Amino acid sequence: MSDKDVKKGYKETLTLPQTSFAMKANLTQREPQQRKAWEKEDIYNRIMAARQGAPLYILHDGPPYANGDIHMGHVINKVLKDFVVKYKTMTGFKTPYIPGWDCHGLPIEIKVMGELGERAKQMAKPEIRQECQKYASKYVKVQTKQFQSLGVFGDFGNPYLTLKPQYEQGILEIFAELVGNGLVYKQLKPIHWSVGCETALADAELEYKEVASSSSYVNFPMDEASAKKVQGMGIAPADSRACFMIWTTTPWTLAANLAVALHPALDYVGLTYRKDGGAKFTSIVCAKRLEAVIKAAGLQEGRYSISGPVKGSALEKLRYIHPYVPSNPTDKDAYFAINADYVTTEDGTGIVHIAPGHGAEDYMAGMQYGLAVYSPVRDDGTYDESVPEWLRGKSVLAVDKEVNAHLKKIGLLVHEESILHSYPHCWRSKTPVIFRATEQWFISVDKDVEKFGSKSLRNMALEQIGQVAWVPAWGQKRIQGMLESRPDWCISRQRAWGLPIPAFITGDGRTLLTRESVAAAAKHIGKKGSNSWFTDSPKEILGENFSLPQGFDWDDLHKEENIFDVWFESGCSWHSVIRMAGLPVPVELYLEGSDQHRGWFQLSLLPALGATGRPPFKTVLTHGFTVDEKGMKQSKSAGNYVSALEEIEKYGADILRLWVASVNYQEDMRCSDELIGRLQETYRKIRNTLRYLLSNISDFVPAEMSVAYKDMRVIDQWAMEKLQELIVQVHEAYESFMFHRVYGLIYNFCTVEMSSIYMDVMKDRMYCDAAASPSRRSGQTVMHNILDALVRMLAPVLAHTAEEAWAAIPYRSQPVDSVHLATMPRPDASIDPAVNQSMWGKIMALRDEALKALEPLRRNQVIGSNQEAAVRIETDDDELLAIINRMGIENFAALCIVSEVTIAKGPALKVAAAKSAHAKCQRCWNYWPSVGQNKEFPDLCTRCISVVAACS
RNA sequence: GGGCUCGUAGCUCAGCUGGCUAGAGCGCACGCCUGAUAAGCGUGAGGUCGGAAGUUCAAGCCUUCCCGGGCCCA
Repeated sequence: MSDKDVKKGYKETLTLPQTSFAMKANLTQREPQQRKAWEKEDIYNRIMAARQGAPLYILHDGPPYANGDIHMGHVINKVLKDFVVKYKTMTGFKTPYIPGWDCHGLPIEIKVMGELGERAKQMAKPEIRQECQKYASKYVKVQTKQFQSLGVFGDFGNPYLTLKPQYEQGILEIFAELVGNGLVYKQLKPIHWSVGCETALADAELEYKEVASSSSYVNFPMDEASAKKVQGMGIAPADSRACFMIWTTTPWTLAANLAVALHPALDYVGLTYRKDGGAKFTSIVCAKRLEAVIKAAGLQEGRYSISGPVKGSALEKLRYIHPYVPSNPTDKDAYFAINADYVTTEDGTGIVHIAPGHGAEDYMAGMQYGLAVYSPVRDDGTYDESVPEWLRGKSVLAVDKEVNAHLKKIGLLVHEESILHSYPHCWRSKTPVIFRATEQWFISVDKDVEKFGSKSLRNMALEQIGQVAWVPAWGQKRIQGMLESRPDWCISRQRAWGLPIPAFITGDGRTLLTRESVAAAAKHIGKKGSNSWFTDSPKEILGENFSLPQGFDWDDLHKEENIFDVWFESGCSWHSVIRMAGLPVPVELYLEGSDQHRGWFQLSLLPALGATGRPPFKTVLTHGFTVDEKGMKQSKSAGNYVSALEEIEKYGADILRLWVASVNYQEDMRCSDELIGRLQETYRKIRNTLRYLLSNISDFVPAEMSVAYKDMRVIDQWAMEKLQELIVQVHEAYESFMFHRVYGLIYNFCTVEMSSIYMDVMKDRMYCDAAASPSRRSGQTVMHNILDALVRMLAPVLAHTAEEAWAAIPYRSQPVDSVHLATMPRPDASIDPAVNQSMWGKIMALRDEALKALEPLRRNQVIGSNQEAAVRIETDDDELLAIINRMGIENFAALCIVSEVTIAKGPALKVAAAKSAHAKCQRCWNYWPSVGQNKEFPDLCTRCISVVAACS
């Protein structure tokens, strides 16, 4: 027998690892098969059935917009939700997850209109809506596939769609409550208007862009009587023309000017000068803006004089002549000075031009002084017939230059320049938005609701957000600020693709909108869908038996054309999806990106409070956004965009899931192909850990062969203790939604406790001890326990891999064939990791010292493997000495994987290593004194002799 | 410009209510093993805790200001 044959022969006597669990993951191949299997067995409904009667935990899905492929934001959101759902399922809850989509709205309508092109002009609303529905349905299908490709479990066969009649019915049911509680009103009011899309826009539909605007200083000459008065006050010389000087960045709104506003408590002065050497003017401006105005007007030192001051309150009601509108176009008083507290001295002249039809504050001030809400602008952004002829029909967005030129011509333009500032734009058409008064429907946030203790929605919201758990906690501050400052909610849109506001209008302009009428319409639309609003008669919609209120007549009812803001639709999902399914509201959890504090969270909160008096959620969890590897915002144009679909295809879902788990989602998440790619290495480490544990228990039958903790080898006890710690910590991390802790804990456990320590140390025992020996069974008990627990703790994150590993475990702790039906491991109460913690701390520190001492030997090629070394330790630490002796010096040697260790008392800690003086056992490769003592097996140690002898 | 928020080694994260020479894993460098092998093990080098000032016996942790991100708004 040659030496080689001998080696080979002994190898046959070892119990080497065995498993079918492949080292190579091949996720992109394997995962789709796994998902097919899940689909075939209908895993979602199996889980639901298995949890029948269990306590509910409802994570209510926020609907993504049914438009386009999914991106990394979707991935983060859906995967985080799936972590929660899978984890809660595994703690015994029944966790229905009904995915939803936001299907109505402008983005789809614009896209469809673009695709239809000219044809759209000949189409009726229901036909266009049909096309929109096709478009939305297509993307619901596309995104369903894409979400499922992430391994997300949910009722994807029955998602909620905001275009479904039943869902629409729910929206109207809530609307009926709000109407009944007196919160809904219609009013002529300035709102953000998209000229490009010809509709009102919500705040959430605006984008701010940097643009150049005209910055104009304009004199508004006073009428004769008022000029006399200011002369009398001593702020304007008698020989000058007295004016209010206003400043504006939107000269086009001057046509709708009805007043000028001054701050009542600020000082105003008269600035007297000759304009271009011509007529003498006195412009009234705020004293605090004087310097800036002089600079803007280009007045030389000594070429002007100043008189005054007087308080703004003294100038109230003084009248002026509009620069170019010859007579007041409204039926109310106009063209006089008013007082307003919101006038600031940050820019301008301290006198604000007021156009109640074109500004929110202007509107408020105008109401106070009885001004008309005058908005001479049509839907398409052109002036109507009421303005001077030279402006009629012109687009207000293109007219600023002309207005300035006209003002210059008539000598009232003091100065004009271009300034850069950010200005709201329509998110769809990208055109600048104008502020324009139109009739719109609103939900009042300040009106008291009798039914709920006479509190307004705003007050209820501010009060009740304190009862909600915000994760992270600052979410409460954030939404609070938004609630404090938000205006009434404009819920009407002038478009086709959405749910109609079910109001009826009579020929003489009266509105029929009551709790009962909306409820009746809700029933009809719930049956026939919102298209029926366009095709059916009022009688059909409200029903034969609907009794019209006094003064209304079936023949004189016309249907409202406006549709709902899509935010109102999605804001009712807690009712349309949860309550209508008979599930309890408030739900446990809403989980979305932090931008939804303004969006879905707030706009779900308000309808819920208005209808039920309670928030729709108990906990609100938010996540941040993905940024590039430098922390900058991602965009396709910047070239730092990461395609979610490409990443999934390239690495597989579990890598993406692991990436989501690895980052702290409460902050911005750096994301790039490289960063995601690195998770592959992490994944391999975890996978190989599972594989190694699996491979060592292939011959282990837990029920028959398990060793009790108290009878285990000390190192096995250490591993069991570490497992208990892990279980406790992972549990805490999951419970607080800290998935990156879960990741860190498990990964570190795999890397340090398992791979680098336990599994390495255990090779000798697992391979070389007799297969059925108590020592090997002790180790197998540990490995089985750890594997079984680890796989379950990993399942919410590595959904596919954990399932694969679960299937590979020969005897599982729980009789379920899917790990997602199992429950999370609980710590073993009979094992207290704290007892031995300090002991193990000392032992591991000493191990580090021993391993360090080996390095010089290795460097000098005295030894290769640890087993070739013998270590001598001296220590002055009696406790350490006692600990090592108690655990057994041979166990400590095994822990270091060296062949021999001696320890003795000395003056200080000293660790020395040398090549072992003994011969190498050809079977276990240890250098032990017993090698060579047996004549029959001169190349083996006694342990190996006994194993080999028993085998043959 | 305002509100909220973030900034600890190349990367991802720990650092509790302020208290020893700031930690871990990965990556990197240099070795080892070849009976987990497109695996495994060891050792080592990496941080003025975004910057500055302040409070304190003591600050990554508290205060102020500044710089740079992000979300939301104007």
